[in-house]
Amino acid sequence: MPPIVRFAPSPTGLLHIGGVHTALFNWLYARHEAGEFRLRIENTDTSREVAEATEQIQESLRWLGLDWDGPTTFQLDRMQRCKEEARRLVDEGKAYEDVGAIRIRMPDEGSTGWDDLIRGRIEYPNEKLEDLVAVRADGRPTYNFASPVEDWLDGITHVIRGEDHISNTPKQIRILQALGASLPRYGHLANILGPDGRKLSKRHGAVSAEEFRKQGYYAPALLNYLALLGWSYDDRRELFTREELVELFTLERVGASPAVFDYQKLTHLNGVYLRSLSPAEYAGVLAGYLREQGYEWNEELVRRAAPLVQEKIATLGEFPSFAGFLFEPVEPARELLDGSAPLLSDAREALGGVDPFEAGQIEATLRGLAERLGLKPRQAFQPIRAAVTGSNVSPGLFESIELLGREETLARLARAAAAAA
RNA sequence: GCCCCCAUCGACUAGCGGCCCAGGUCACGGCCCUUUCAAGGCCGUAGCGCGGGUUCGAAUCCCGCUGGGGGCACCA
Repeated sequence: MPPIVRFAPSPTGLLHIGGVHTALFNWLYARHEAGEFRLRIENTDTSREVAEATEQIQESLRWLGLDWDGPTTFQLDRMQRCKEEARRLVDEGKAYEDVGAIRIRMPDEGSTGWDDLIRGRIEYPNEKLEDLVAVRADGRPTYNFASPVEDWLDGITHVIRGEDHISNTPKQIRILQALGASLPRYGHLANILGPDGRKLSKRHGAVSAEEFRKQGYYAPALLNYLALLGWSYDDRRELFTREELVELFTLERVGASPAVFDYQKLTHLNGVYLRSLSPAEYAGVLAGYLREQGYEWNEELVRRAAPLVQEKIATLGEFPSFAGFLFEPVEPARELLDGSAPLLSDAREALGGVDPFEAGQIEATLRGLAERLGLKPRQAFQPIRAAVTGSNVSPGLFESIELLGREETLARLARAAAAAA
């Protein structure tokens, strides 16, 4: 029987990367086993609900390609059913009323245990289990009651979630048993930590899927990186397409120890992905990203600039600062130009006669100029680079000049020569 | 305080008793290439938390300790 799993975030804000990780592992498991992956919004606590959150969560999942089966469901929609079930437990003597709330009786001897999908046997002493509130005095079911009831109603077969739910599991098992429901299997994933060993949070850097997207991370790379946090295929392979992940993923190879999120490794992997794209694909991805982030730059020029940066930037977000000089005026720092007024004037003059105005000719001309002036390539090109791109770090100089065009290049050289004088 | 979980290079991990004086990747250091920055190539530094067992043999199994994390709500 194919498994049915679910991802059940609460709509309290943007989708946290830890949530993405949990969603990914559920999704991979479902797809690998040809089962179903459901999305359920746990909005029982209306006071903490953020209006936009549900749509943002779904948008993030769509961006990452984590498609879910069936409609998105809402915990709140099942309040009535939850109350009826709680009522039933009272009638059966398995629960009782307490100051207006309904509490479920928990055993106080022995232990409750389960064979965790990724941790093996876990036993929890029953004396630590309190009679938990299933329905509040105001009539709303609690999370710990609604969640297992919904798992039951939805026929969830495998509950794969974060390790912070380990201590909830025995309670939920007891509830399900009281209800007469069959139990799902449980698997608890390790948390994702920040570099300081604490829970990954805002002060460590980007934490929501939306932020990673904004910074120019490529969804397939982010997914690949996240898969490597707690899962591995063997002792050397680290690059996997979505399809390969689906094919190779097994819970058997998921580890139980917490992992520190390494932004540098993610960035490196992102670069590997971006560089592996064909020039046309890359140009499309880059143009799409800039459009989405609100840049209104000439798309034709963006596409022509794409090959100049593909090898050089690891995230799409670096493009504006790295190649923005093609679209906006530059203001080179004085010290980058110091003492190079004659050189810049000579360069301007030499480039004025280049025809056709393309990289090969431009390079030959500037190298010839450097040689005439007795300058090493670096000595000659850095000031020119600064004058034209506004920085001492840029895409290839000759290609950049070609894209900028003769008129703008000469204007920038003239302006910089004046500033350097 | 009590309960639960976890423990291999700085980081992610491979290792499920001999193939390991521990392998891969990121980061870091050096060299090469080079118009900057990257990318790439080559080389290198670096690890089984500690103590007891079990075994002919332990990174691998067991126990304890230590350390880290999570949980103990009419929050999710």
